[in-house]
Amino acid sequence: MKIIHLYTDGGCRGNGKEGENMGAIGGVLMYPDKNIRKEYKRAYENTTNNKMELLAVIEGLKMLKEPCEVHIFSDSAYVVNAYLQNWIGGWKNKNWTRGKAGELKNKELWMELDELVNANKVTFHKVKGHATNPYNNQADLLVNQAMDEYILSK
Amino acid sequence: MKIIHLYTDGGCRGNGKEGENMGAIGGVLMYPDKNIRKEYKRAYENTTNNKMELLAVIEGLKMLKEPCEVHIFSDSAYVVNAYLQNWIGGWKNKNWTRGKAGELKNKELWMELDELVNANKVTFHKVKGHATNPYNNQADLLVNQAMDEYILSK
RNA sequence: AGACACCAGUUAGU
DNA sequence: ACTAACTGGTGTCT
Repeated sequence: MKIIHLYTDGGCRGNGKEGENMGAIGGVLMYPDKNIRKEYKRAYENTTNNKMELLAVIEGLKMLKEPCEVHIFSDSAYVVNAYLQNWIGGWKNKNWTRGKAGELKNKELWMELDELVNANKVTFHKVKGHATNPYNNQADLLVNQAMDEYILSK
Repeated sequence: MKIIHLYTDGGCRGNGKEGENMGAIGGVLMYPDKNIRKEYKRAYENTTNNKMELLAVIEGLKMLKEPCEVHIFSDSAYVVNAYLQNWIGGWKNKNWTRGKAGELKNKELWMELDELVNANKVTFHKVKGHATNPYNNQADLLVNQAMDEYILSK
């Protein structure tokens, strides 16, 4: 099983401003054994910070062509704690709901992520926001590049 | 009979934390016919959220100098349903008790409120928690002001 | 079991 | 200062 390191980030300018915002995802895929490194980025309209953090992981995992052992590095507690604190298990037990607490936001994205996680051997790692880690830093750069390019293309 | 609109709110930081909490009430009294508006706020120690919601109404009604037709707007089901669903009638029939269900909490406050309600012509209105209504919003602000000021005065 | 509040905390995004 | 999202709890009633 190939070992993969995946560094992701998401951002959203104007988060919470309905209809007047834009976001982007960025990621760095590393094959630490070999000397290969792939990057990706994409911009979105009418989104949120958390959607972007989620999608950044989803799109990274979708790039894999076979089941891998993946180590994911994200600064989003929203994404990471879903697995480290097993929020996802609770939601599944309640049929993708938060039960009494109400609906689960971004349900479709969570379901898509969970399929990808189950198709691989995934370990999540929480990193600090403006990390010292150069790859998370690179993911952050990709996010801002994508947003800047998106603005220019309009 | 004068017509009054009364918007109330109550809050309690650390609700449920015995001995380590503080609360406050806030209210806006409107005389919709004239152009008069009175506000009040007060902080308390060692209280609960529901005591504050109750006291907010009590203190508002106590400001009236003559019997009035009062419309009360509160987000507290605890307070509003006591009248809209006539819980209060049941408690009075059981001598200010919940009968088999046990004691009635905040009994003294309920008795005080009921006297004030009977001394006026009161209609209760339930509003949503983080309402769009500017007067309920103002009541909420007064609550937080009172708590902030109380902290500073210590 | 339901309802409405009141909080406490965490991490991001602006 | 705001919003996005999640976890945990008490205060009270029916």
